[in-house]
Amino acid sequence: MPRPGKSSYSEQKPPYSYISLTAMAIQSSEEKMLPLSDIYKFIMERFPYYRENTQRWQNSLRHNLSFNDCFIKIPRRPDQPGKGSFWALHPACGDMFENGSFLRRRKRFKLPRPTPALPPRPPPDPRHAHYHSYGLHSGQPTHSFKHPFAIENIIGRECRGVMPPGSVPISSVMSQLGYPLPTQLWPGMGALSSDFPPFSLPVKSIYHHQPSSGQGMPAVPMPIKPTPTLGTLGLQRCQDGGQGKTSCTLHPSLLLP
DNA sequence: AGGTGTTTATTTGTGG
DNA sequence: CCACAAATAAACACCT
Repeated sequence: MPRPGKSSYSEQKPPYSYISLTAMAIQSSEEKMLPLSDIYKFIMERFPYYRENTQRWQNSLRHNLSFNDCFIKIPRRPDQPGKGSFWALHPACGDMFENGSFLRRRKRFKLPRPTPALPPRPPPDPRHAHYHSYGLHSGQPTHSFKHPFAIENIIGRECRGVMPPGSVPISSVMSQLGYPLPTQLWPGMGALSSDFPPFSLPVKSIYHHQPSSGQGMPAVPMPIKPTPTLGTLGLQRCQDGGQGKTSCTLHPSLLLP
């Protein structure tokens, strides 16, 4: 029984910040990661104070998970069904509370700044005057050419093919890459209809172009690895019908509704 | 609708 | 007193 005028032990707020409570929960787990609901559970089991006003402190805790770089989200694998992601501690945050105070950290853990934005590049010229190929890492122009589709021998190599299910014509990829769709006949093609005939693009050509987000198109994530993969460009590999060439199509996840 | 996650804004607390 | 960390509130998006 709590004495009058004095709160009982269980009513007292534990001297731990939400960050330290969360870190304790995560570190107590076998896999060093927990879903949100288990973090709640850990705290409520151990600290009776947090069995009340759950709406309030759980909102604060979620704020902390998102706001603090020391917490990272780990997606569930298909064999780990359940709600939400797993939360873990960023490996680089070390012992956040080495000063012994779980109430206040010495310094906020901040992730290094993301790579600086690449220098702006000129928009593609709708009159097909000059087009540039941009280095993936330098962001600097590497080649220039006259025709918007005259990229690394694309013209003459493109082929008509049967589009695999869920894929889109390379014309979509081209607009994704920041190139305008042709408004006139171009070599090797027949008359253009409003329904642009599907064709494909050699993989190698895609690698040499910096993607951009066009009007109404989702931004293509910039590749961060030295060797970009199709996936990082939002592309997927496909075979051209009958041609046997390896080509790409825009990944279905990037399709507009 | 409810759980999860992100973000912004404001207030409160702590340490130097 | 000041800077900064933490707590709180709240709006909102997304997903199941």
